Amino acid sequence: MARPPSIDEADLLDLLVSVFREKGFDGTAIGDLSAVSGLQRASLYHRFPDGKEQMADVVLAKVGKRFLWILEPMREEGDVAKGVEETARRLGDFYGAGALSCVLDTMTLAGTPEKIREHARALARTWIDAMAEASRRAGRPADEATRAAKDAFLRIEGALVLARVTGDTEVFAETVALLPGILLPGPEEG
Amino acid sequence: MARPPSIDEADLLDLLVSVFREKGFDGTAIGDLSAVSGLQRASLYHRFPDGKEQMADVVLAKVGKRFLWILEPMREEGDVAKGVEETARRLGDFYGAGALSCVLDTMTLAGTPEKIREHARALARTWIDAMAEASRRAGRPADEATRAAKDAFLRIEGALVLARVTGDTEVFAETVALLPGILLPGPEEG
DNA sequence: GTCTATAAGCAGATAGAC
DNA sequence: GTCTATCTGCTTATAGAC
Repeated sequence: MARPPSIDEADLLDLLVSVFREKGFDGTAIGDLSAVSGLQRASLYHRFPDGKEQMADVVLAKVGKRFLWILEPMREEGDVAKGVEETARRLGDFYGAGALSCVLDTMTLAGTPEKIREHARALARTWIDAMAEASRRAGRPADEATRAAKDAFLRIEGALVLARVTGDTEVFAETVALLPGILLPGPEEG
Repeated sequence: MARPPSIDEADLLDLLVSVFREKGFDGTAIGDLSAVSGLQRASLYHRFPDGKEQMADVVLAKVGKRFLWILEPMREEGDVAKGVEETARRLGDFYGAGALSCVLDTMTLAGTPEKIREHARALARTWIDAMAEASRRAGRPADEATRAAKDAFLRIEGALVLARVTGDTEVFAETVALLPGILLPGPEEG
């Protein structure tokens, strides 16, 4: 008498992401995930037998896939500048124009299981590496490109903290718009 | 038969700060505070009858006092540039050269009581306002000064996230060293 | 002011019916 | 695959001895 799934796997993951990203690993209770998804706690354990840690892990995997799509223009577009612009647009959207938090911030607090923190770390490296690679493709020397990529990451994360703390999301919008300026070489260097 | 306090109030607060800043409100258990301080949980409740929320509140108050001292050179020093440099040094120290987290980040996650979040918000405003005021004193137009102050805040918070996620604390050191460059006008504008 | 002991509730996780 | 019911341990918080 197996019932049909009451919610699609992909939709469920989006909902789990929305909780974990705002509350972090420790702050997220299975009851929160139950409430947001409409599934009873036991149903969540049926889908994720290894419990909360697995739920957090699949959430990070889902975020990783989303990032693959976000970074794709910056990586594949023949015109690097255009690719960076499109990636910046997708980033702004992913972070709800500054209203949402970043799992890389909230899921790396002390108390989070090491496996989850390591997963988050890997995502951050992928993101930063992609930005550095785009910067090099655009003509920046390797060391400058690496610096620029870390600077871009730092500014986006910082703008999200500023938005969460003060409510000011404008700076985030400006920061995302500034991404090409951070990663690409100036007119005289290109 | 009142025993003498087994730990000084100020020392105790420093220890409570060290836990809350890394684990956030939700992630911090009274047991963690008990372990770090050597006091039993009941003893903590004796000192803070209103419980965990009061503990978090006095922690933020303590951080606020520390910030008053950190910001003092930037506010009082006749030579603004020298003042900003000294404040930057103190900031670097407060954040353990990038190894420590910021309560303004970790204590504003969803799930934190609104009163605590509001307290954190007030601290952030004080800090940003002080930087904007120093920037104006140094000769920047008001709107530029405000922008620069938000930019400085954003970069420091972002550098701390970068350090926590990737383990790279170098960028934080560079960011703090860059503070005068962010807040003060260039040589040609001064 | 500190402690031991304990209450009351919530968390993560499991068993088994349908 | 979902549900109700339950177990176990941890969390916040309190009572009362010293």
